[in-house]
Amino acid sequence: MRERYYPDGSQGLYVISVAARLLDMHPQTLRKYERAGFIAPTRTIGMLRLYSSEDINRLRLIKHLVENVGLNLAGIELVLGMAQKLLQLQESLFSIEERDEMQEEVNQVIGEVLRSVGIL
Amino acid sequence: MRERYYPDGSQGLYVISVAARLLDMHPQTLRKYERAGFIAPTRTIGMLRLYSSEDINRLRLIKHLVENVGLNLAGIELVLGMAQKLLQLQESLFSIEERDEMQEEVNQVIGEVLRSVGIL
DNA sequence: GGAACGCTAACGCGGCGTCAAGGTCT
DNA sequence: CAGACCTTGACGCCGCGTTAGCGTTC
Repeated sequence: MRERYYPDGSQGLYVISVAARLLDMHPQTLRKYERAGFIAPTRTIGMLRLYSSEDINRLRLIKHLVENVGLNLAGIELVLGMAQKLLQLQESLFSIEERDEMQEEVNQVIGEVLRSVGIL
Repeated sequence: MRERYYPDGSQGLYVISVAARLLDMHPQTLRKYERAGFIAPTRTIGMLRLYSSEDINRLRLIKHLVENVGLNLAGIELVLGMAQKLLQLQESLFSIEERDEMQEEVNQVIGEVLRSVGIL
């Protein structure tokens, strides 16, 4: 079977059937995850979903969290949120000069994360 | 109805029926959570579970995560693990003098946490 | 010996992935 | 106009809280 070529020829943008095949997931599942707010693929003027490589990677992570870690959707949402905060923290550390300032920043973010799950 | 007094009269130790009433949870649920490894109440020589105040607090957190956050048991396990690491990190920061050392420590732990969920 | 504990197995509700139906875009 | 997309609703499996039954401890 020959490869399909899509009109615009753009790289790294997939319609839902292609994305689903790449990820070995059901198209309906991808739509559900969008409704849940986990991804937001761009749309064509005709409302066709276009998944970027970043969308694909994010979906691959979600799939892993569901299949291997065993999280439900609430867990996915929580993990994605915590991960974002921790990654931001990690980045911001490089631009901090003072030791005390750094400790303050770390405590701030960790406090946020722990409060977000009801600890502290 | 009068209060029951238990033989040893010790404070802050509750048998499962009392613990369940305090938490407004089903005794069987507490037993399930123990099997899941979330808590480990001490036992009497007759194998009766004795819940400490710490056990109660931990169970109260778990109840919150289930009822309000909507996590399943896999999510509980993950959150408890991440929280422990972050709390340890927060403590250890107070005993660190050097800025670079601190950054190293923070990155180390954050890296662990993120890898534990498949990110990084 | 009655009440509360222990354990294992079975029931039932709800979350979530999949299927179905009908309409629109390419 | 055939095929792939859209959306909404229904079905079915399974995780998990609860109930049930029976033996043991207090």
